[in-house]
Amino acid sequence: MPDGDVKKPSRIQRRNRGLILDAALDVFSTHGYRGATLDQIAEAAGLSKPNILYYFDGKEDIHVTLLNQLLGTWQDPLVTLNPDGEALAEILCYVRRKLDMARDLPRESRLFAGEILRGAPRVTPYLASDLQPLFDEKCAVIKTWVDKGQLAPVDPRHLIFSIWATTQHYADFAVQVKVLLKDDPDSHKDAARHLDAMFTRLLTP
Amino acid sequence: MPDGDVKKPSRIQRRNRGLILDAALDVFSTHGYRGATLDQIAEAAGLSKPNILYYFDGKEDIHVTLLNQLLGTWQDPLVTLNPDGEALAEILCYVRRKLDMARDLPRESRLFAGEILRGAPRVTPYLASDLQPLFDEKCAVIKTWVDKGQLAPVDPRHLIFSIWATTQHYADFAVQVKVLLKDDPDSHKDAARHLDAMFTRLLTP
DNA sequence: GTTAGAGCTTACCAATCGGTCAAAACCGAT
DNA sequence: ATCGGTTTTGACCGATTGGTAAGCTCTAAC
Repeated sequence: MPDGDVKKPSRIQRRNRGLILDAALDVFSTHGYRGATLDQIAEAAGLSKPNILYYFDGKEDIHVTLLNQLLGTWQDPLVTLNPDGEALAEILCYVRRKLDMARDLPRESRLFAGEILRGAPRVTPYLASDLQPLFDEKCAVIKTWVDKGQLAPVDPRHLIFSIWATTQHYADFAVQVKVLLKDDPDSHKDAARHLDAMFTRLLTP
Repeated sequence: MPDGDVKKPSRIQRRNRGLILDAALDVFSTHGYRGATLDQIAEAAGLSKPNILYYFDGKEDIHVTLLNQLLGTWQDPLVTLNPDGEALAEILCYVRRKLDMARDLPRESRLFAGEILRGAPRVTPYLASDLQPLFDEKCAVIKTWVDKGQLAPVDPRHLIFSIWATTQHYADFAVQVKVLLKDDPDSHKDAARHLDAMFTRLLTP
């Protein structure tokens, strides 16, 4: 058959698939894949379970759809790290973007974290084929900055890990942060200042 | 009744309870509470499912036993942070201890992370009643160090978060780290050097 | 070696899991 | 109004879940 049997989705299709994915993001990000149930997703989406299965081929289909959506946006900030920009400013901008993502997309962060936490059964291929080259490329960029004296000597690999860890911490450990900071409404701004200062001090030659 | 109806556990009791808890740590840390099954734990422990339930009151009992064991050892490095020691050395020693724990007790780290990740349903009381006071106390200690000029100005709360995040990252995201570093056998030493340099630069007045 | 109790297993249970199916309800174009 | 296709539902299925009942086996103290 000629590959053109893809109908454009109807209005209802778009709405309900969106509802399901949003509900599934809630459920998967807080219970993990095995801990989540179709009934929970159905209830969160305001639809019946068989109706969920009308729009998706099954639990796994929903999960991989969610992950595929996520992985693109997740590596985007690293992609846009500009080799031709000013070294320190580029790094600090990257930190800031990651921190804002932790605030604005905490569910996505937790979904990814939970997936890695349990051994990344479904994202290991992505890690090896997509993230790995991107990681190596940006490590090389940072290394040239260091070699040119624009940044203080630093291991690019562990620098990136530190950026990921410190920023995503505010999404993945949000409950703990919230308790220990007693719901301080300025916590995001304080965190931004702290990380800015930390990486500035680390990287200023 | 006089409170002394606690028999000392037999040799077999100690051995099998230990086997079960070790197996359960494996299973819970990689699948989360809801994702783990008693059959998995039983198989990993080399015992039958009903036999598991002979030693524990149920799935939840195993889980809380594991968490109670964990929480003590988890806050221990922070407890031993010595207010009378030399400021920077104390912090760096704390970082080093946390990093070594990430290497030596990755399952415990992932168990805790997974619990926080899903909203900490079973550890929120601990966070509020035990960790919170300890956190405030050590924040105060760091603040006095800053005030006395022994450390560069820093937000103690976010400093501690950064230490937790960067060290635990190597346990919780071990799969990703392993892929991106191509199984580099020196990764632990490199991480130690990097974190040492980072926090030294951040905190040296 | 006997025996009382600790340890263990087989068989089973109700509840919940992901998923199916046929029929009903709905919708938009005519 | 009607008709064809889309959407939705209630009833149901086999597999798996956490947990139980009852009896068998082994161990340790005498």
